[in-house]
Amino acid sequence: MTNQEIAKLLRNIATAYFIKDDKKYRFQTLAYQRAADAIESTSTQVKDLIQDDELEKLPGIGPSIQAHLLELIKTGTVEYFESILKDIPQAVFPLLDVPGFGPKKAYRLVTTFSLENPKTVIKDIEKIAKQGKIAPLDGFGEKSEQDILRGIAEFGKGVGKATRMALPYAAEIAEKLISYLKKSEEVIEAEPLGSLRRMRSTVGDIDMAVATKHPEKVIEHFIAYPYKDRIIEKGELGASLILSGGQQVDLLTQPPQRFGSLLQHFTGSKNHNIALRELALKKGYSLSERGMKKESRDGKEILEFKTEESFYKFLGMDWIPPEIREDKGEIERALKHDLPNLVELKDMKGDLHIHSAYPIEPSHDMGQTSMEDMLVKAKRLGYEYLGFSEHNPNLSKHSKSDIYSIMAKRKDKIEHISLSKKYIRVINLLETDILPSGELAMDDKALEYVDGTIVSIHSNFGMDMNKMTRRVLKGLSHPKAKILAHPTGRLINSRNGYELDWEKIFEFASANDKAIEINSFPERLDLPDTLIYEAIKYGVKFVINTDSHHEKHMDLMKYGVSVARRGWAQKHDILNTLSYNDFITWLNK
DNA sequence: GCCGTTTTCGGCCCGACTGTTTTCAGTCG
Repeated sequence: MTNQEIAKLLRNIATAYFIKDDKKYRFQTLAYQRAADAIESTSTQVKDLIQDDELEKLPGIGPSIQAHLLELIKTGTVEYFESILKDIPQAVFPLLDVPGFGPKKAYRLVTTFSLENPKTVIKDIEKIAKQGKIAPLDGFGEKSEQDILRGIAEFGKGVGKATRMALPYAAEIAEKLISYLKKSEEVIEAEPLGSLRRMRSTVGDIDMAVATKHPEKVIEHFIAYPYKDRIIEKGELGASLILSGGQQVDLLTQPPQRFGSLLQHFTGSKNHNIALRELALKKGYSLSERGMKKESRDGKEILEFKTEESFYKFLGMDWIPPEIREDKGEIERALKHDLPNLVELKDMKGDLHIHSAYPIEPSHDMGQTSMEDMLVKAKRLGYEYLGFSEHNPNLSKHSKSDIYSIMAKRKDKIEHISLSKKYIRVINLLETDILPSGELAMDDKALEYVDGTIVSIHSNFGMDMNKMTRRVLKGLSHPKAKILAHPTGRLINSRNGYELDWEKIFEFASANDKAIEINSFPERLDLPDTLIYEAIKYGVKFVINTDSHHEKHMDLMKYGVSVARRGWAQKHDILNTLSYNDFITWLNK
């Protein structure tokens, strides 16, 4: 059973408690949700955690849930869970993914209409609503029946909570929206919030914070946004839209003197905020997006925070970068004034994964921009060096001697260009396939024409974990293989990637001076942040690359940096923050 | 059900918004 599946089961238990009696079981509900969060966000499998006696150390897993999980891994089921779930029809759970449905509404409708099939329940509800059978029920009405139909329609189109978009697309949408918002004179400040501000790899809703003295005018301006599909809600302090592309955008406002609290509150993460509120409560303060309330005899006074810095300072801590606000120890470190100094975009001195348009007759897709133009762009980005790493020549279409000659010509070209472009250093790399056998697609003689090679998997993704791990380790053990590119092989929203034994990969990389890539491409963002966080414990070094196939892709570096920051990476963890000479020294190790 | 430099018992995060309601329940973030 995967962690994902276990987390889902725990969430179902929370839902079941909530349906049974949300007041009586309020804290059980909360506890099971927290346990689900904990399981979901750990990169080690529960089975392994049990083996190493580490399960109980996860925050939110206590003696009771630990015993249940033990039983689950051992026998495949948990008697206690079964007894709780037996009163809740299975058809309730798929509905929870539909916008507007929570546990209560789902349970009410499923039981009222005796729906039993989880596979058809959404369609069944849609049919019932269309027949007008929901509006007459107590607590429902015409409006809520229409809402249900719309929620189901949107779910079908992948709108709302069902899908999350890759970070760079969300950032683009937010940028446009911010420049629109700033056209209003009433907007004093506008910033993205939520997972977008924390730079998570995927973003659900796009949340926006605005500081203003006249929220009603800002909200009017916001809901007049020309690229909207419709308005979901509109209140005194905020509003929500669905854009024509299906993305949801939420606007939240506060007066400027409270902007710090607003930013902090809606940047989250939820767990970070819960931990902060518990901390504040001990000091006698209650937190909200408006500020802090102190309980006193004279009633309640609100403390206001114009900036996030002053907010965190008031609680006795340093300002925490949004990327690491996940309650993974950042609060304790901030209290001790001991936060890591995260890597920044300006630290980057080069990009090593560049596919130019050089006609190498590659095994995979070719770049679209000439080497010369890529170098001009690199200069503009302030880089000291650029590494060309086209895909290796296609094996099936060329003889060995063809390949040697292609590689020799390319080497001449790079040397020539290197001499003529004095403003930047050029590194001759290659992206070489690791074949299913673990052999590299290029033989030793072909690799003599490059200074080093990036290696990566582009075929046979379905291998089991042990075979795939052996394959990668064998490929990486070639002396010229220095960087493992897009290590999980995932493509966000389309492919899950293959499984690797990360402990073995990290140990090997750390011991043998091999770097792991953090790929900045929107659908990749790979290695993912949670694995970076683990890898750093092994002393693994990284390179942050863009995998550019066009000059414009080179701007994506900031997203790779944000992934690294979310994994708590500092400048010294990232090899392409090194000067050219130091980087070459590492490359030749 | 979890958790503890104020506690091994007694707490546990907070508010906005909507719809169907005459004071609240449900959903969301």
